Amino acid sequence: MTDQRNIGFQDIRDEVLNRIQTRIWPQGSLLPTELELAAEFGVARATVNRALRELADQGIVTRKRKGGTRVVTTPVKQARLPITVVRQTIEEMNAEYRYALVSRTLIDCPAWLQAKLGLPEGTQVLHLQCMHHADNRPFQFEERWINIAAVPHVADEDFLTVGPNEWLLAEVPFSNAEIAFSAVPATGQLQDFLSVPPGTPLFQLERTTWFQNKPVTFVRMTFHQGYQMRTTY
Amino acid sequence: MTDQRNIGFQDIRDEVLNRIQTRIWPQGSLLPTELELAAEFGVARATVNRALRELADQGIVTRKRKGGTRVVTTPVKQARLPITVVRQTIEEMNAEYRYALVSRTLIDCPAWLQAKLGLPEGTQVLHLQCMHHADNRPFQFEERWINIAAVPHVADEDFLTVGPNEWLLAEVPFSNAEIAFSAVPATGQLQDFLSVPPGTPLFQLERTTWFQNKPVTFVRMTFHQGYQMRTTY
DNA sequence: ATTTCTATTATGTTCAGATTTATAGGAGTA
DNA sequence: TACTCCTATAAATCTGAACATAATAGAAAT
Repeated sequence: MTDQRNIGFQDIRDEVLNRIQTRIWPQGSLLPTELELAAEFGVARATVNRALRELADQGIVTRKRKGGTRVVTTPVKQARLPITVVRQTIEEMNAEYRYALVSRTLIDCPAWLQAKLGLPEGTQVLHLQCMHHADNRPFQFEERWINIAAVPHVADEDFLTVGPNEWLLAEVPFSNAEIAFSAVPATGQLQDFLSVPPGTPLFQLERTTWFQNKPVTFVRMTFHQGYQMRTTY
Repeated sequence: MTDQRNIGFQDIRDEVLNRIQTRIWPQGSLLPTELELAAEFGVARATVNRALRELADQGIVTRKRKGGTRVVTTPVKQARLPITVVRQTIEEMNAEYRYALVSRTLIDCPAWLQAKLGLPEGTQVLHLQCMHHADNRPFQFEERWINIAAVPHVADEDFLTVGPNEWLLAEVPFSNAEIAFSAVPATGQLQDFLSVPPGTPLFQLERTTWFQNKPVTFVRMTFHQGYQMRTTY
């Protein structure tokens, strides 16, 4: 008995990727058909299909019925950046997490937010401001507006001990969101809460969240000076 | 004949997602086995497998051999942000793209870069600075270091008409990268090239690229004032 | 020359059956 | 109690087949 394992779809995926990287199959070229590859590697067509589909998901190749499988000419790789709750981010740094509610008010939806979320006039929203600390140093200032209609019993929650991010994640999980990253100057409250001189460049993340096509919340998260968001692809 | 199509893996994926969203299967709970679901929907087990695998890829459920399929407790959704070349970004805005080389010098690898990329001492790198304009307004300042050893004939390229980003994408496609986003103050050259007052908060993207585990390039891209990077998930 | 039909082709999806692999949980042991 | 060893289980994967679907090329008709 040899310990030679049978080749699987991952081996085929890797080998095909290798041939693309080494220009055996250059950009824009047509790959052999699934049937041909299945014959070459000695596997079923379904196995080749699985391998090529993964490469297609990664944007390495494009596939068309009848047209065959083609190496893309201009690879548009996608960076996948995991969006976690602040507490988790901080705890992964082996730092102590501390949360503090700054303000909590029930207000009429401001016009800009009404437009942004497409809410009817006169909608009530819960406006929250909170701070997240790591080892007693300011980490993130969070300003959030929640559509009461979308999450009725949010009005009963005081948010004194649990942050709105985590609360909403438990209440309305698996929602859709739109995110925008930018650099903003420290002004007004930001200077105070993040303990930085006015005008300091800060990394900011804005996110609008929907649950089943209904707007739930808009949040603006501003990070401490020098924060970097990292990912690989 | 009715026009009732057979149900496919997408229908099952959607139905399972729906049951998760409506808390029929709450967070942390164990889903029925593939065999049970296959029986319920009247399909083959492979079809259920395909549906559940997609949900697992999206981070909605976790799957373990023997352990079964479980709804995740803290959904860590991944934002997929497509990294394109600047020219494409600008052209998609229906703006006119213009590129200009600022400087191009062959230097000994500075110590900080040597450490960052894990290069041997005395390695030669090509140092480039360039500007990308949109409708004749500064859009992005790009500072880049390229490991000559990894891309030998980069030394023959003058980069007068084509940007290093696009050149490298054509030369070394399908590479791996590590990305970091941050907010930085406009200092030195940045003020001049991006036409902003000193200290202006600017959005910056740093990226280290490897090709088959060999470091290829490190780039620092600083965007014009007010730039937002957007995505959905 | 142009349109319309038709056969071909390669991928897309599904199926039923089978084997492999990781592992949760229990039984046995130190 | 804590540890190791077992075993049933559920997912992970592969197979070889079938049919579906979209895109294309070429033939036929206009």
